[in-house]
Amino acid sequence: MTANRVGAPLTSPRLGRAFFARDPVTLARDLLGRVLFYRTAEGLLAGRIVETEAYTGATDPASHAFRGPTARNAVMFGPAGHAYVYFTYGMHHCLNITAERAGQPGAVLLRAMEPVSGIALIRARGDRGPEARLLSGPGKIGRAFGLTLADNGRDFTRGPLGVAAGSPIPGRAVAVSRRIGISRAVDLPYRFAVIGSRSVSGRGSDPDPL
DNA sequence: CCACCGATTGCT
DNA sequence: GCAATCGGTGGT
Repeated sequence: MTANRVGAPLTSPRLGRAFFARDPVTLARDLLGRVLFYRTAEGLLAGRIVETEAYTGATDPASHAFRGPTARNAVMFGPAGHAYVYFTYGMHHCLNITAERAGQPGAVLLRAMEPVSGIALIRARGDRGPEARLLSGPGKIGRAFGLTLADNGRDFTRGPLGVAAGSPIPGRAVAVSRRIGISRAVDLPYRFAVIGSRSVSGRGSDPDPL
């Protein structure tokens, strides 16, 4: 059974600092079902989060923050609830939400969403395929939302980029699996996805269980 | 200064 | 199965 999009994306309250200031694994799971929104000059973009990955920072060899602070990962060492945007493979911008508190690195990679608002704009930007697949991967989210390194450091608790409460996903509807595309700490169960969603990354079916 | 490589995607 | 494409990072 496929989870349907929320009825009114931005009617639920915007999530504040306390929601984000937790450990990345807890945050990653709790972000499922929440609604990411971005008010741009070209229109409102919004998506229901259906797939996330936790990166626990200093204790996680796969985290960009593992080897200590650098110019690129500085945001991860700051307060929770900020955008950590990184550029990879020479062409993709990926979006994370920082976790923990200042001085303690940690973040959640937003891997996939079900489109809620701004579908025409997303298609105008060149995305093809069925609606459910428009945001089915971290690189697709970056392109569809028009994210660049200029968005790095944005505060999710105020301004055009934010997360609305939406509807949390019950534990029985969450699939836990290994993270995708990494070469270190490959066995950690830090990937979370909404079971049955056609918008998760990859071929669109449920992720392989551990 | 230079070489390597990646939290990906889409085409062959 | 693999090319595209480039900034960050770390070593020389």
